[in-house]
Amino acid sequence: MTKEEVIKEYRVREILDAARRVMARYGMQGTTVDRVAEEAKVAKGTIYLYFDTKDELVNAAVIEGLREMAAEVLASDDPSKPPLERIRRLILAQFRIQSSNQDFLKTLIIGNSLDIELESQPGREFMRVYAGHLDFVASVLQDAIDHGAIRRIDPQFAAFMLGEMLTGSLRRRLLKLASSPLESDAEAVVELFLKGIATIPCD
Amino acid sequence: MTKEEVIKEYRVREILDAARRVMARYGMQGTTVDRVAEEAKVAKGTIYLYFDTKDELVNAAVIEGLREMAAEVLASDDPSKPPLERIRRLILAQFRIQSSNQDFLKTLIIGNSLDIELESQPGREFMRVYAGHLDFVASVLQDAIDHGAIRRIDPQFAAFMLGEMLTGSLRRRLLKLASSPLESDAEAVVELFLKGIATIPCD
DNA sequence: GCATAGACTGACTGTACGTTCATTTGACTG
DNA sequence: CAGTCAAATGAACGTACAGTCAGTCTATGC
Repeated sequence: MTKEEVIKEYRVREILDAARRVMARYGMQGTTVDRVAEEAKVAKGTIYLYFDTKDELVNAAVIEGLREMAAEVLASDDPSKPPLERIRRLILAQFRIQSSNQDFLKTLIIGNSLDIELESQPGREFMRVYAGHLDFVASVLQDAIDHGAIRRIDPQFAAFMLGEMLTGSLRRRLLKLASSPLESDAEAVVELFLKGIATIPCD
Repeated sequence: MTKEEVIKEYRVREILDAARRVMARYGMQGTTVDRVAEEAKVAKGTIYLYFDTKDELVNAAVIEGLREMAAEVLASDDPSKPPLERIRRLILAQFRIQSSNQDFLKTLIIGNSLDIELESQPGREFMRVYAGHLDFVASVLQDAIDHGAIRRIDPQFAAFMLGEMLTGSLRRRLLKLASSPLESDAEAVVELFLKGIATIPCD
């Protein structure tokens, strides 16, 4: 690798890291080329020596971030462990990696889906609607617990996870990771969720 | 209610519906006041008679959309059914309601987290990283199936849902719906996921 | 049928921000 | 040390878009 290529790679890395820090701090909406340039301690023009457009820069920053995290998960795997232990470690590793990338992930997960600050009038209203819905689902679960129909589990936690599976099913369709109709996932989610929390999960 | 109030409510509803249609079609980024005005067949200025800022408009449109969906879920509930059946119906109802609001939800779930078109160079690259990761997790699950350690389940589906639970845990913290450290969720997810798919889920 | 209020309009303004490019810097060469 | 050239700079430009407001339209009351 020539000297120029080393410098180029160093600059690119520096700019991408800066972009990710800016995204974490200001959210997707608030990420401007000026801010990235300031954070990377280079002039605005310099960024355009390495990236054609702002979009290209932001996309590269996000994809590179995900790539690094995926690589870290892969590196944590030990195929020689017994299968269940391997899955357990896989989950724990992902948790660890996620939490050390919290700020970055935040912009992908909430920050920009709505560009809402949690501590603001609309943010609180949004959360009131959402929390109300979760409370309702949790109350149905609590009712089932009281009837001994499912095992004792934190109903708020379970309600939230159920919601994640439901929106996840839709997301999976939208990402074209599954082409069967949405309805056919319903039974699969029921099965996964219920067998996970039912008192008598054995057939 | 006076005549003026009726007209006002009608206008507000009309504008909010238009905003949601624009959001669905152009994504959060591409939602401009001009487009909403055109879609609602009113002048730009009219929108500012009912909403102080664009942010207020967008927030109202999103929150109203969520509110309507939450109300629909609530209306579908029948507390007289047995608990497990009630949960089952709850899940199915949410699936139904989600799919009839697909376009709207899309902007909240993916469209704008990254403002990426799925069918584009960066979109494909993004998906390649993500799909690669899912393939890896699925292969671990497949391995466990082959060893008879977990029950037969679509490994791609399970891998995706596991990922949803993991990012869900983070999202739950970020939304301030749980304050305990992220790590303490790890065991709960392991439990929910494994007991859901393990061959021998009974203690 | 005229007057008045206020709902509605859309051309206009200000600005934030992505992108460009003429100029400067500084590392390397002979 | 002078000459060369790519890398870097940041002022300037163009555009898209949120927000404004002077003017028009329409309904209601007299």
